[in-house]
Amino acid sequence: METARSSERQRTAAERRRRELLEAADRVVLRDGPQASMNAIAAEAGITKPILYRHFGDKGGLYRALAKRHTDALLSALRAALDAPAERRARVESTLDTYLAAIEARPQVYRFLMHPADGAADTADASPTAEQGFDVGRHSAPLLRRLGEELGQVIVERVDLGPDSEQMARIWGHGIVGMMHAAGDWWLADRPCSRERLVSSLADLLWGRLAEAGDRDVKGGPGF
Amino acid sequence: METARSSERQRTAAERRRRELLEAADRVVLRDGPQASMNAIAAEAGITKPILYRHFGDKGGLYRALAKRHTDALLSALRAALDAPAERRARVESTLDTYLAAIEARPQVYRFLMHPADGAADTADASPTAEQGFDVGRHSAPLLRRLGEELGQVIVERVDLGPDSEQMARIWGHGIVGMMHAAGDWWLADRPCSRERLVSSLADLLWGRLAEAGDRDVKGGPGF
DNA sequence: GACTGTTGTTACCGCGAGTAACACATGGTT
DNA sequence: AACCATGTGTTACTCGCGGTAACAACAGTC
Repeated sequence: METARSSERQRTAAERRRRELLEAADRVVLRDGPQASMNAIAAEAGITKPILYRHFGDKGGLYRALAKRHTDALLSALRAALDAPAERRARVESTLDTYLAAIEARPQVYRFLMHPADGAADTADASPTAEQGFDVGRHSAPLLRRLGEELGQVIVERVDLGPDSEQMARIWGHGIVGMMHAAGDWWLADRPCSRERLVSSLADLLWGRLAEAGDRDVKGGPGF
Repeated sequence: METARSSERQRTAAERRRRELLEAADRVVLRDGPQASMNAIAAEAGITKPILYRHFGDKGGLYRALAKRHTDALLSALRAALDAPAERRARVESTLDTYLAAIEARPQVYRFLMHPADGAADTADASPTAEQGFDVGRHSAPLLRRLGEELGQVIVERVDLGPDSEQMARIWGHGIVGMMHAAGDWWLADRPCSRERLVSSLADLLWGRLAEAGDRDVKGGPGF
């Protein structure tokens, strides 16, 4: 074998192929939602199933690869907003807005990333005769986790919490990401308000307005 | 038909049957995770598939019924903590703790409720020839949504926000629930800290400590 | 005893994930 | 030239699962 040249050519060719396949898969997922079948994806790419499986192993592999692309893109956009040289509140609002704008612009992609099929099987994996029947592989967790860890990092780097700040920053990172995600998910379903309003309300929440607000008169009077 | 007596007897019998089936399904889901098959559930209940389908229509129906039971139980526990006659911070902490204790105590149930298979297909439903191939039906969304709405209600009832408080309360409800959920999910994976610490950190976050904390010295000096 | 409805069964369909086995090209080795 | 190694592509299958049709058995009613 002549090794170098040709094998390299082939490798890059394979990578290009892989990208093409991913783009085809992207189109199908965008059209059919997360339950897009391997047959459909293969058809869209103009080839047949086994090729997909040679490239990605199984459906989970394809979906992971697909998710990684979008996740990376989203993450870099968020990082930019988060690392901007501005007041903290402005940074927070701009990050929230970036996220919401992203999911608003491409809800199909969002749904694919966040609400895919699951197939967890934590400890149940160890069951006999059950090593091959399972498929997809979590994506929603990875994305949310990555976001949470990332945000935790930023917090621990830029915000001065007391002792044990590392741990608290991670907690907050995941908590804030979850807040953003859940509120975004709810908001996306039937936009009950403008994006600006949602952003500023969430920022208000993070800014402690829940603690500051007074009690409302409850029927039963002040004795309650 | 003799109507009254016997039909009523049959209805209650059917209901008892239904409960038995749900309990069997519960056991299987607890053992096999969310991807438990209808065959397995039927076997566990000591009967065969068609009976399951007669009772629940399809897999989504069964899972919905199953989810409803757990959801209702969790919700009532949370409501109790949330409606207790205590300071707001204490109520918030106790609610968070209730939730976390619940998911800690029965992680399998939690995983079933929160990370089930999905099969969304929003607008794609309208595709031809695709009215029968789809199955499960979202659960995670319903639970989170219910929690969020519920919390929003409580906030609007008990906290005095400014004008337009209704909308902000709903936003906050969903946001806080999402925070709790994401932090809990992350925490559950590999308990990085005690439950108390998690609870108090999240409460701190809601109490505006993020806004109060000072900037940390960033390399590049104060000019940044 | 014939009629009706419920409870249960077996045996099947359709579909999607994943695989085995075979066919064709290409380019280096002898 | 013939040879074979490797990557690309196909067809045609297995297997498991959701879901259903068709039939069997057994109440209680008229």
